Amino acid sequence: MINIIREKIFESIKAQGLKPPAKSKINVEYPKLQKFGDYSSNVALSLAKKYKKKPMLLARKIAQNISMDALFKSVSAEKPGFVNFQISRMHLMKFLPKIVEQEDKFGSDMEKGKGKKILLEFVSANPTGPLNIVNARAASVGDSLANILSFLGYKVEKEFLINDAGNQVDLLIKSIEFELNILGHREIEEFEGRYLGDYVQKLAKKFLSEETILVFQVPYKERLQKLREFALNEIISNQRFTLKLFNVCFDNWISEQELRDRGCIEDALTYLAETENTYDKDGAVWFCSSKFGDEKDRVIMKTDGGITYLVPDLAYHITKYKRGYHKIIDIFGPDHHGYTPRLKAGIAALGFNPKLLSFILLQQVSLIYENEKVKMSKRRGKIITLQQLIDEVGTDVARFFFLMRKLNTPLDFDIHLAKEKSNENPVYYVQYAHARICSILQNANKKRLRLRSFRPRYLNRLRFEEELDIIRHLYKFPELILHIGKNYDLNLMTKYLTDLAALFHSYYQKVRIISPKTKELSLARLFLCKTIKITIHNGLNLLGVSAPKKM
RNA sequence: GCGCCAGUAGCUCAGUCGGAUAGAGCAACGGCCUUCUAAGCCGUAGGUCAGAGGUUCGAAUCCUCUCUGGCGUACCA
Repeated sequence: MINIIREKIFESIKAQGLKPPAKSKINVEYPKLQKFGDYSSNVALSLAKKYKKKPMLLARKIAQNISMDALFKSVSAEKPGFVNFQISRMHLMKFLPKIVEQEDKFGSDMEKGKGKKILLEFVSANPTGPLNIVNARAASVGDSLANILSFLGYKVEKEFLINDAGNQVDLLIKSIEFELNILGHREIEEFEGRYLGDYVQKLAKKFLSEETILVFQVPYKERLQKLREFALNEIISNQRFTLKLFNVCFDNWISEQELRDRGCIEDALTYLAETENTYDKDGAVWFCSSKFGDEKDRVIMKTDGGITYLVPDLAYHITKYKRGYHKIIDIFGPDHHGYTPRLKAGIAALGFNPKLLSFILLQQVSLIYENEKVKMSKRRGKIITLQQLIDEVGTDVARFFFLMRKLNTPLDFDIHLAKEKSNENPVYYVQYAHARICSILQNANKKRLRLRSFRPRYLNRLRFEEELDIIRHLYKFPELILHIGKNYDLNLMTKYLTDLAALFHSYYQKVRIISPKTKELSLARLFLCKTIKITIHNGLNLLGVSAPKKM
């Protein structure tokens, strides 16, 4: 609708012999107050100066030219110079049957992203322990965004990079070896950076029990290798399992080790050197990322001959580019905020288009435990895991909760509050609306009131303002999805659903849906309920939250 | 020091591209179940949008400065 209105305004300005602005520059928005209509535009205000006309007069002219259109009940000019549009009742009523026709597809627009491939990388946690709360936020955001983009016709691939090579994993393996030695009553020295979580001990125990007695008889190096395979396998499958419980499935799991084995690292280093973007200094090799917008140059090969993380990550991103996506999105946690410029610099230096790559930067999640913020550290073993979160509040609540806030604001997650208040939770509020409708529909069925016998003309019986308000809200759903697909404002979906549920609950309280004496009215209301149900279902579904039929 | 993100009701937060009278939920207070699910509804109260300037028809939103908080600022990943 927004585009239609833009079009109409465009034509209207043209009809006045004025040169209209680009259609995309015509601002159409939802007014805050009902009395200003369903849509509103400020073109007259913003263009008044350019045309040397009074805003109000201009607004009136624009409105006049459009006002005869059957789409609108009214098009009017208001106070300072807004043009306000009210959608006609007829148009709204014609819209409802489309929702039922489209059912699961309502809200989607497969043309939007047709033929375009998007790669979405998220979570990509180190395989050094269970997934934590920040990973959970990333999982929630990434998966829901993927759903919405797919709903818009993009071909989306969800990807998880396993950082199974490098320092942190080495430390983890040594930490398990440490526990192993304790279990075997052997002497072992403490070392810097040892992982302390419970799971380290558990892994050691499990390793012992599964590998039987041979563990200490094989040479150190071989044992470490076996341990490595074992531990990575355990941890990664555990992460996968938990993600599945969280309703998140990845299309691709990429192993960093594999990338290294394939020689991608060397390739990346060679490319960088060939393009003359590296130099030696202080015994290390540097990448002059500052030439590409980074604030300073970065070391890529350390004095000890090892590479820094940028290199494998760059190598990995090269493979992304080579796979030919139209858009590459990385979702990063708060610890990577300073990292993105150098990655982009690397991409640019290698001759790829950095504009294809965009970042979603999540802010921190702090856990509130008994009114105190818990600082998490994976190595010290102080973490709240995703698994625990699922156990305590459930997947639905957790996923919805993470999406209720803007992505770039820090999130305080009070675990007790989320648990205690689960009855008052917005998730339940929305789900309850869905369940209620299911129940009503069932009830109607029992009373032999079949939607089959519904006819569109019955909708004329809907005479309450509440009913129109609901339809207006439903009308916005497809536009909302387009908006989120563009701006990634996932929190707007939770807001939308909460608002829709509120409209319904209030309506339900006021009106009896099924009344045996008025069959046509009842059917019209049932039909309306069904469209609400479909919309809530689709919305929740996109967020990875279930829409229960009973509660 | 520099960079990023934030500061809106007692608490947690919305507020879409700068729009018209600032919005929810929780907590508080007062009502509503013989009727399709009370996990619900209706009402009351609660605000110097951190502060000061600026930009303009119009600012919570944009710019500058100040204050407060978080994070980043590695030859970690």
